[in-house]
Amino acid sequence: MTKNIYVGNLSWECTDQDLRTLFADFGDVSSARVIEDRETGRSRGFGFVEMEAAGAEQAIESLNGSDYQGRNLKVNEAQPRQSRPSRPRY
DNA sequence: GTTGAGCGTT
Repeated sequence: MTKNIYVGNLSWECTDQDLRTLFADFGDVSSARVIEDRETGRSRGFGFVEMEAAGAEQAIESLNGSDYQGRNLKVNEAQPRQSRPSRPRY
């Protein structure tokens, strides 16, 4: 069983590998990705991590509100992306 | 700087 985790307020220098390493300390990480603007190629300052549920809960409790790379992390269970319009194409 | 993106297919 895995849980999808939202990680916000990241440093723009933060990478998917940084996230993976951070969360891997609490359990087995299935996937980790830092979201960046696909049109500009610059960071959006947040990311997602998918990992086992037990580790995810511990990671959320431990990492939420903690300091990382000079920023105060926001960690929560992620919302389904279908709930929000993401790609308007004109 | 706050809830993705992939897409002749999950």
